[in-house]
Parts: sequence; structure tokens; C-alpha cells
Amino acid sequence: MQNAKTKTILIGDDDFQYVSWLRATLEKEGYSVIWAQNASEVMSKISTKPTAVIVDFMRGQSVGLDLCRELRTLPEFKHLPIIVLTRKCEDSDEATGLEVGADDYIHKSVSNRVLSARLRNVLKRSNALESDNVEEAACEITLGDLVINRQTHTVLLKGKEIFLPRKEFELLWLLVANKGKVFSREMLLRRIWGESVYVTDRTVDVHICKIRQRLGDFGQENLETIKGVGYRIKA
Amino acid sequence: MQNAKTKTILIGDDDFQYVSWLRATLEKEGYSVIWAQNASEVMSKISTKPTAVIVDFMRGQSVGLDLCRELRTLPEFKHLPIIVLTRKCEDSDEATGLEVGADDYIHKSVSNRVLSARLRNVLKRSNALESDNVEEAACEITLGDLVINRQTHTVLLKGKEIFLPRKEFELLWLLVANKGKVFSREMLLRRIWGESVYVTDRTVDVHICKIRQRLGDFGQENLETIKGVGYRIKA
DNA sequence: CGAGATGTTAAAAGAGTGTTAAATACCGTT
DNA sequence: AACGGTATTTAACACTCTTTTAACATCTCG
Repeated sequence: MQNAKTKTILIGDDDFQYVSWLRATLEKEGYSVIWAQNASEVMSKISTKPTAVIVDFMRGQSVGLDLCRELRTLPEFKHLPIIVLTRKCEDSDEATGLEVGADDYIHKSVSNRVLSARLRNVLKRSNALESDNVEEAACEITLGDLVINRQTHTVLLKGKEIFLPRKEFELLWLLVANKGKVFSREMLLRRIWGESVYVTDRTVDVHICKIRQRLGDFGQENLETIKGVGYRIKA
Repeated sequence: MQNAKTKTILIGDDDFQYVSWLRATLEKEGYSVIWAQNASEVMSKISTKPTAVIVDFMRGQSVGLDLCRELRTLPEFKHLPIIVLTRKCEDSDEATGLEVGADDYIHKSVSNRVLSARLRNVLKRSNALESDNVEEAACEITLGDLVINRQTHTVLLKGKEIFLPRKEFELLWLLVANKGKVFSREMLLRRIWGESVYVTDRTVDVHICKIRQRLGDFGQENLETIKGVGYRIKA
């Protein structure tokens, strides 16, 4: 449920006081923050490939807008989430804003909670746009006496419910959903733990062990170890 | 899953220039568009049963808000997706908009890409609400000794009436109506609090706690926590 | 046999949750 | 508009369960 990779937010704003507040807010939420004091700095720091950009209108001058427009012309940043901060409601700004294509407009006075929630929303949306979401295809898989349901988070073995904690559940689901396919520990870690999570691959072994115990004979028989390679569900 | 019928969007806005842009955007996305120039026109054209309504605040007067409020009082439009456009950046407006039952609140300067993404979001959500479960269909659900009635807003436990405040009631209703299904806190927040309401997810926990207390043993036994995942009613 | 790999267990570390109380927002009355 | 009561939200702390680490046992195969 938590983001695997640390998300980086590039802030383009020359209001030092606000930036320090914003930085604190974002970092508390687990984002990493890069600060650019002016438009050209933004353009140079954009190469770090931030997850999103938050720009201010820069003291009423439409530097932020130009920036926004410029970014949108570059193919690689065409879908980069951009949030424009505002402190005024000047119509001229609005009119221009229309054509530049920001993802959200946030008033500078909003609370940190609202800000981070809206940022989250924007990120979620842009994420959905990119992968236009397959969502969860099936929510239930069956393998012999075993029925795993994602929606209800239940595992039924011969009709009896067995509780699995989250990681074990995900592990089992992944393996069963790909019956026969061998997953290396690394692969499992990447798929379930996420890209930049640092855990020993022995952790996987422990979980596999627990799963086997919980599933009893069924586990012993079907959850197979391929030595030197990984684990799989027997085909 | 999707019905083949073209989705119709009713636009209520008197800003001709903007409307023509909006219409172009939406039609390019495959929606069919109906335009109403003022509030009463909206009310008359609403009978065409559009898939969603997009209204502007109409030059600062809160016509849009009144409209929104009015629509919400009519049972048949209780769940009609409403998006409120604005060019103002006052938080009070946003607060009011949401309070009055808008599904999303979008700044007018936002790009067409963003606009259609958010529209899609709103539609998806309202769709899920309608098809996903019984919810609106039945106004009374029973679960063992528990009877929940939406119309009368009452909860009977072993025949004894128990009062639940609104949020707790909605929460319980949603969970019971989808017995067995696990809802993450995010999901609950989106479904009950709405798309653009920003509260800590711990709020959900507090409500769950209260519900459990009120329902006594029944609550303890049936309202289950799946750690790291969410809540559900035991199947 | 012995080295590397895996199974297993228990304890440490960590994350997630229950619960209470206090703060805030809301609502109907006066 | 001020008031009082209720509902909702936040914040804090304790506690539980999960996850991870580490250590040791066991296995496999050249």
C-alpha cells in the first residue's frame, strides 16, 4: 500500500518562507524535495526526473506559467504532474492557466493536510493515466482445495478459512496466480515488497515457511522449492 | 461491463468561450454534450438524464451551489455525478461546494487532459457505487441479530434500537451491505467522505471503534480488522 | 565430507491498530 | 450572534500483531 520508490517533488518558488514550510510538509509525508529558486533553475533541475513539480506564479509574474507551458512542449514531460500554487485570483492568470495545462491549482493558504492530499490525488491520477489500469482482473483463484479471494482477503482450504497476514497472503496469491512459474527471491521481493525496500532475501524463506505451516500438507506438497532458483507452486 | 450507450454530460455555464472549449474536449473523448446557459435551463434539461453534470459557479453568484443543493434533494438525482467548476481560489467556495454534495471541484484553468481524467474518475466511482452492491436498491439489510434501515436511519440489535451518528451509520451500512469484502481506509474515505475530502485515515479507526462499542459483542465479533489491509464484516 | 543453500525458530524491530481525550466543526435554539 | 449540545476529527499513547533479523539445524550434491 505504501509507495515503493521514494517520490521526489521539485518545488519552483522564490518565497523562501513558504518553501521551507512546504518542504517540511512534504518530507514529513515521505517525499524527497528539490528546490529551485527560479525558472531556469527549475529547467536545469528537471533533469533529475522528479515525480511531480509544484510551482508558484512567482510573485505575480507569470514565470510559473511560462515554465508550465515549456514543460508541456517537451515530450518527456508531457505527463509530468504539475501543480500550480496561487495566492491571487487574477483573471489574466486564469486565462493563461487554461492553455498551459497544470494538473491542479492549489491556493497557497491551504493546510498541509489538504495540500498533501491533493498532491496524492494528482499523483494517483497521473499514475492511472499512464498505465490506464488493468485493475484487479480476477479477485478469486482456485487451486484444488484452495480458494484465495483477494476481495475478502480470505484463504479457504477444504472450505475452512485460514488467516494469512498481509505479506504471506500477497506471496501466496502471486505464486498461485502464476501456478508453475518459478519466482526468485529477488523477484518476489520486487513484486511484493517494492523496488527500493531493503530486506534480506531470507525474509522470503521465513514467509514461505510460515505459509507452508499454515497450509499443512497442502503447503508441503504444492509450494515447491527449486534449489538455487526460487519458489513455485507445483504445476 | 460498460454500457454501450454514449455518455451525456450536461454543462451548466454561461461563459460561452469556455463552454466551447469544454464541449470540444468532451466530445473528443466520446461524450455527448448538452449545454444549459443558466440554472433554470439546467433544471429543465436535467430530465434528459445526463450521465453527469458540470456546472460553473456562474460568475461568482452561487447559482451553481443552489443548483447542486437542489439536485441533491431530488431522490432520482441523489447520486448524479456533479462537478463544480470554479475560477475563484477561495477555500470557502470549495468547502461549500463539497458540502453541498459536489463530487469534485475543478479549477477552470486545468488542462483538458486533467479535466477528462477527473471526469472519468467521478464517473467510475459513481458507477461502482451503483453496480457494485445492493446499497440503494434495498433500504434494509439484515445480518443475524442486526437490522439496518436506511430510510429510517435506524439500527436494531436484537430488536433494540441503537442510535448511530451519520458517519458511523454510513460506515456500518457500507460494510454490512458488502459483507465479507475488505475495505481499505482509503476506499472507505472515498466512498463515504467523498473524493475531495481530506481527513486522516485514522479517522476511520475512531469511527470503527465507536461502532464496535455501540454494537457490543456483536461488533467485536463481526467487525473485523485485517491488519495492513482494512476492515470487513466477517463472512 | 563440506560448502552452499534452505528450513525453522525465537527474539528484536517495526508497523498498524484500539482507545481515549481534547480540539474543532456543526446545528438548532434562543 | 451567542449558546449548548452533538458529531467529527485530530492527536497521543499503549499495546498487539506482523515483519525482519539472526542464529542454528538440516539438507543436498559434487
